[in-house]
Amino acid sequence: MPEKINQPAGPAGKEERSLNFLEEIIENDLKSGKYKSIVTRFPPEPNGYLHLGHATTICLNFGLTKTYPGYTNLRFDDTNPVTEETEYVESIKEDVKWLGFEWKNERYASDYFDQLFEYAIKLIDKGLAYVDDSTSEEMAALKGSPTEPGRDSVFRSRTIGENKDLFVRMKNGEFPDGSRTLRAKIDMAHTNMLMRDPILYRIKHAHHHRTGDKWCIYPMYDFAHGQSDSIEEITHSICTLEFVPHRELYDWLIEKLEIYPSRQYEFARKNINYTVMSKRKLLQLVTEKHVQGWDDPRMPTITGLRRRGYTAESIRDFCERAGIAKRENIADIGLLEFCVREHLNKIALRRMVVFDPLKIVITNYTGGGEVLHSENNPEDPQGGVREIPFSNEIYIERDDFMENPSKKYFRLAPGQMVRLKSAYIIKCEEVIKDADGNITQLNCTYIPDSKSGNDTSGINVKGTLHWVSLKTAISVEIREYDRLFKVEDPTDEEGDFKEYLNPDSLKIVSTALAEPSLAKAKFDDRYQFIRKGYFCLDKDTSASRVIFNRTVTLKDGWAKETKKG
RNA sequence: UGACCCAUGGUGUAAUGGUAACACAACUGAUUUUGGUUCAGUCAUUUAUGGUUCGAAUCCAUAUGGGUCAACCA
Repeated sequence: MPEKINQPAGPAGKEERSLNFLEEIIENDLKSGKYKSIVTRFPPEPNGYLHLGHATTICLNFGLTKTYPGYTNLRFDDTNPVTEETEYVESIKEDVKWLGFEWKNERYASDYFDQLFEYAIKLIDKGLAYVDDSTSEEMAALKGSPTEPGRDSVFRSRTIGENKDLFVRMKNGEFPDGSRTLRAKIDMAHTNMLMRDPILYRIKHAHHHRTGDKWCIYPMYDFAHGQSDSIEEITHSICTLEFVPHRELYDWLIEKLEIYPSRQYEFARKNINYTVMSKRKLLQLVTEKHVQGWDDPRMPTITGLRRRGYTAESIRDFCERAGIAKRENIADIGLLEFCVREHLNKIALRRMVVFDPLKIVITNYTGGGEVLHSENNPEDPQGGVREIPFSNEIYIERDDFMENPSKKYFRLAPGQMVRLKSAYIIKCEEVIKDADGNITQLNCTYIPDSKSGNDTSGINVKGTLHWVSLKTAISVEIREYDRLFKVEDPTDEEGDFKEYLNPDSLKIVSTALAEPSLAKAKFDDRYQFIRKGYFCLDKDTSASRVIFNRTVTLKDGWAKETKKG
C-alpha cells in the first residue's frame, strides 16, 4: 500500500500529500532494502540557459533527496564541444543556486573521458563494438526506417584486433572528422531504431571547454550519460519521456560493460502555455533580437524570471503544485502567476505610483501640506509604516476618473466622493478641459475630518484611489510585460512559431510618477504598487532613470466586470 | 503500414479492486481605506465498446485519439 509522506506546509502545520510515481518507486526501493539511500543528478548540457522546464527537473531531482536520504549531483553533459561553452556552465550553476538547491558534487561527463575510452575498448574486446568507415549518408541508408529493418554495414565483420587498432588510431587523431565511427554491434533489424548498431564515438577535432585539445573523439549521449550515471552510482536517473526508447540501450550497455546498474525513469516534461520552452527556439528569439537577451523579463528562462521579479519560492511552489506524471501536458501560466502573487502578497512593500497622471487641485486645502503615514504591508503587522507627503496638488490615475460613469463605477466622477488611500476623502467639484476637450485638471474639495485613521466624518465611500503629491513625486519608468505569445501553443500553429509573438509583450510607461520613498528602492525588495501590480527594480536603473519591471498584475475584478459590458 | 509510451472536470494532478478528490481557472455572495487580500459557496471529470468480478478510473481485450523513434545533438 502506498503511504502518505508528511510535508511541512509552512509553520502552521503539516499537510498530507499523495506520492507521485517516482516517490512511490523510491519508497518501495527503500522499503525493500534495495537501497539505503538514493543518488540523483541534474544533467544539463552547457549549451543554453536554464528555463522553467529545467526548474521542474531541478525541483524533482533535488527535491527527492531532500525528502529521502541521499544526495544530488550537478553533472554537465558536455560531450559535444562544438556547442558547449563555459559561459553556460556558470549561468547554470548560478540559476540552480538561486532556485535554492545545493549539489553534493559538481561533475562533468568530460571528467570520465578516460574511463569511457576504456569502456569502449572493453566492448571491442567482447566483440560488441566495431569501427565503421561508412559516411553518414551510407549509414542512414543502411539504417532502415521505423517500419523496415536495417542492413549490416560491410565493416561490421572486422576482427577485434582490427577494430582496436583503428579505434586507437581514431583517438590518436589519424583520421579526419566524419571518416569513421565506433558503433555498438547489436542488431540492425531491431524494432527499436536506437538498437540498430548505435554510434558510440565520433571524430571531432574540436576544442573542448574543459579537456582542451586532449581528445579528438567524443562519446555520443548514449555512451556517456548512462555510463556517467553508473560511475557516480546514481540510483535513480530521471529524464523526460523522449528518452524512453533509449532505456533499452542504457540497460544493454550497463549489462555488457558489467558496471553499476543505475536505472532510468522517465516523466513528462512540463510545457507551459503562451510561451516556448525549447533551447533552440529560445536561442532563436535571442539571436534574432525578438527579445533583448536570455535574461529578458519576458523569457521563460530562470534568469529572465528572476529579472522579472519572480521569487525562487514561487517557482518551487509552482513546480510542486503542477506535479509530475507520465502524460503529455501543457500547464497554465496562470498557475505560475497565482504562485508568485501569493508569495509577493506576503512580502511586497506597498507603494503608490500613478502611471498616467491626472492633476487634482484641492481648493479648500490650505497650508503647505503635511506628512501622512501608510502601512508598508497590510498582510504584515510588523511591517511598519512609511511617510508620504500630501498637499493641495496631487495626481491620480486618469482611469480613476470618469465623466459619465456607469452605475457600477465607484471611483471619481463629477459630484462623487472617493478616499485617497491613507489620506482624505475628496469630492470632485469641477472638470477642467483644454480647447480640444481633453480633461486637464480636476478641482476637488476635501473633507477635513476624514483623515485616514482619524475619520470622524461618518462618510462612507466605496472607492479608494492611489495618488502622489505633485511637488514631491519622482519620475520613474515602468516596463509592463505581458505574455510572450498571443496563442497558447505557438509550436502547434501553422507556419513559424515567431509569427505568433505578442506584439504587446512589452509596454514602456515613461510618464509614471512615484511617491518619494521609491527614490530609495532596493534591488532585493519587492513592491506592490497599490492597485497596479507587483514590481521590482530593473538592472537598467541608473542615477538618472529609475526603472521598474512589472512582475505580474494584481487580479483585476473590475477589468472582468467591464469586459462583461 | 512497425515498435514503444500515454489517455480522469477548462487546466494540472490524486484516488494503487470498495463513496471519483485536491489545486488553479470560472461563477455567486460577504468582508475590505488596494475592484487586491481574506472568507463562504457554486459549476464541472473517468475516450469508447466488450470482458473478468459481489464490486472496475484501476485488471484483460479490441478500437479510437495523442505522443515518440530513421543527428556522427542531448
